[in-house]
Amino acid sequence: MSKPHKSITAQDVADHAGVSRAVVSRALSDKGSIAPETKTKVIAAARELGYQVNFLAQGLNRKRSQLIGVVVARIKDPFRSSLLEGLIHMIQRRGYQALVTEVNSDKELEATMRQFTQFRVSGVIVTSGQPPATLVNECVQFKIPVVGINRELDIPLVDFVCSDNQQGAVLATDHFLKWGCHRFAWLNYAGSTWAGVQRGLAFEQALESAKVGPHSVQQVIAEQDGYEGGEAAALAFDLSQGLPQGIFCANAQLACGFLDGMRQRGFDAPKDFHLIGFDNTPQTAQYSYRLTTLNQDIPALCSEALNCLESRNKSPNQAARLIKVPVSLVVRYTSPVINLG
Amino acid sequence: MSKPHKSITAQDVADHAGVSRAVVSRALSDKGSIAPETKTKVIAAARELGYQVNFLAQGLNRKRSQLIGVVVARIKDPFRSSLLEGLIHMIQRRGYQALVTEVNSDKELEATMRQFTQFRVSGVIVTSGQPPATLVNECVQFKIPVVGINRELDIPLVDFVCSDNQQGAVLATDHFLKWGCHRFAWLNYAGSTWAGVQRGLAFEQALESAKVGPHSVQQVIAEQDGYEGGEAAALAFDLSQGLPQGIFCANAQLACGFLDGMRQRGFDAPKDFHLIGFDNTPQTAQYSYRLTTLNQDIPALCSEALNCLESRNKSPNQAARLIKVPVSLVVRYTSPVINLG
DNA sequence: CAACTCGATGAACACGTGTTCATTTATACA
DNA sequence: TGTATAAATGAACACGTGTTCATCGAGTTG
Repeated sequence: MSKPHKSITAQDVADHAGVSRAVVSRALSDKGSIAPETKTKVIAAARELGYQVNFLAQGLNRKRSQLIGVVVARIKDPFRSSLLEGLIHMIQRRGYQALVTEVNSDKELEATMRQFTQFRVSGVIVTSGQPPATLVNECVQFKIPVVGINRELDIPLVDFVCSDNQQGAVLATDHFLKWGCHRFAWLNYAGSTWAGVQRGLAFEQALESAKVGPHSVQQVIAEQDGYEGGEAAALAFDLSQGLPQGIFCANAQLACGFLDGMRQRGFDAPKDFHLIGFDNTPQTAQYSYRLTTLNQDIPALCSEALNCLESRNKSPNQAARLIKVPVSLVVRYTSPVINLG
Repeated sequence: MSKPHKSITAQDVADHAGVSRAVVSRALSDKGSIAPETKTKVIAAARELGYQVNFLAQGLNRKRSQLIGVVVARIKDPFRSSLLEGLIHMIQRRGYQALVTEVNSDKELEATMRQFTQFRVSGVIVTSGQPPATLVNECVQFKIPVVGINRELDIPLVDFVCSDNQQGAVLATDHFLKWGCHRFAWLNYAGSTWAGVQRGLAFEQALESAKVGPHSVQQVIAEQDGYEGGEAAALAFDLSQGLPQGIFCANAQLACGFLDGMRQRGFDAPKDFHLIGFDNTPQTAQYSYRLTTLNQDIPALCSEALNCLESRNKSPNQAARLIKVPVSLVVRYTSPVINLG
């Protein structure tokens, strides 16, 4: 029991079934020709001995492991954890395993992606940071597909899957206008993600298309991301011009924080302003917020990302794809009803 | 450029440095004896060629990869995502890589742990579900250390790291009594985690030690976990006896939901009752909740878990350890101040 | 100067699998 | 019956690394 437990190999199965090791490999992989009865015999032997293939040896031989590298940052952020959950779920569902690394700087990202190549991963999914060109080239040379989520960059042979920020901005703008808003604000944080910046530009553009002049749009840049950033932005908000009626937030955390910050100053939505945030996180649905949000279709994002990886695995040199996933407006109260009693 | 890119091996470095491949291995691994000047020469050659070791081959040879398997469930839950973030951070910090799998049933857990052994992981961290005995034995035979977080079971050779639920219950009870509470409620959900059940028992015991009779404690079991479960429990709460003054929740999500549910019925904390929940998630700190919570020391939990793995790697047959990590009471308003203006 | 010790080095093996290639066996057809 | 064809099988190689063992040379001691 305390002996090193010689692990059983394909050779053991071969001996037990009275065939050669090559036959075992064929019986279990459905590759090559094999007699049906020997196949069942080998499978029975494998099951009896509890044989399981050594993934390291398999990967070494195939020059490819069944791992998929996932790059994330700030996992505890609600949207990112939902996305990560969806990715891991989809990765397992398709027969891979998720090698997850958290990075907080581009330097870490570089070291991380190097380790991915050392594990001969079948693909890399980047949800945070900008993949450095040198490492991407390394992956490309190893024929390792790379896909980015919620960002679009012009990198040869790298695909991107992205929620449709333009569509989201139009949906939000139309909703604001339906409510009769004519003054607006855009809330983001300094050093925002690529997606955040894009949403801001799309919002400007959507307002412009609706003949709303740029002087009617107030830009608010919080000092930091997340709930705390939004709250601080609300507390520091310049009210000398009054409150804009339509406020659009780059993400849900900022929106929740902004709302709570405004409540501390005696304002609330929708009584005093209207609020729409990106990312339909669970918290936005809760009674204390009931925020109108733009829902990102996480299952679709994950599914498309893996489609890209598998597609590029088959034909590595196809042109880079950019897949936009539609978003949908989830209309809620955009404000809680508090202290009913 | 589109050619398969022959990856560079230790043999290439050896040729380039004019030595044998064995010397390369010694130069890079600091194992065995080697002349200092040849070592620097080899390292220079390796750097020049951009050599990086193939982890699959290395793992195959060593019978051990530098992967650590992590079993989680429902990642998007705030506390679990925080824990996962801490684990991944610590795993990377100690030179390993995180192989993350999500499981929702014990059957999935079994398949998952089997895959871990196939990858020859250096350790397994289980944060969800009960490790099945057969698989644990398999890991033990492969000399793969297994550690569980936030559960304690009597499994030979398996270590556990757990927040001190007893201490937490005592802290909460003392706080309740200081406020003058004399009727209490315990909120959990049906099919709770091991930790949740344990917290309930500890709460009972702490009240008993404080001479509070069991008839003064109301057991509330929500039909499901999370915010929705807590909210539904509050909406269905039997008020014929009035509200208990001290309500203790198995986790933060339940507590937030319960609070919002009570608000919908016109009650609020701390005006009408006092509320303490386990898990100091970010949301509990927000203005709309400001919940008094028991903080789990996530960095300590993660650090201790990896200590267990490394320790058992050195001496695999040492007695199973049970490490309790202290919790701390974070006193907040246990109720928001709303609509100040 | 001879014998001995010790540090450095390279050849060879082991890890466990997938796949190619040659060989053997069974089948079909003239 | 003899031959051509196809299917089934096993031997051998490749994947890239760590480690053991024998060898070799230099330095030390008597």
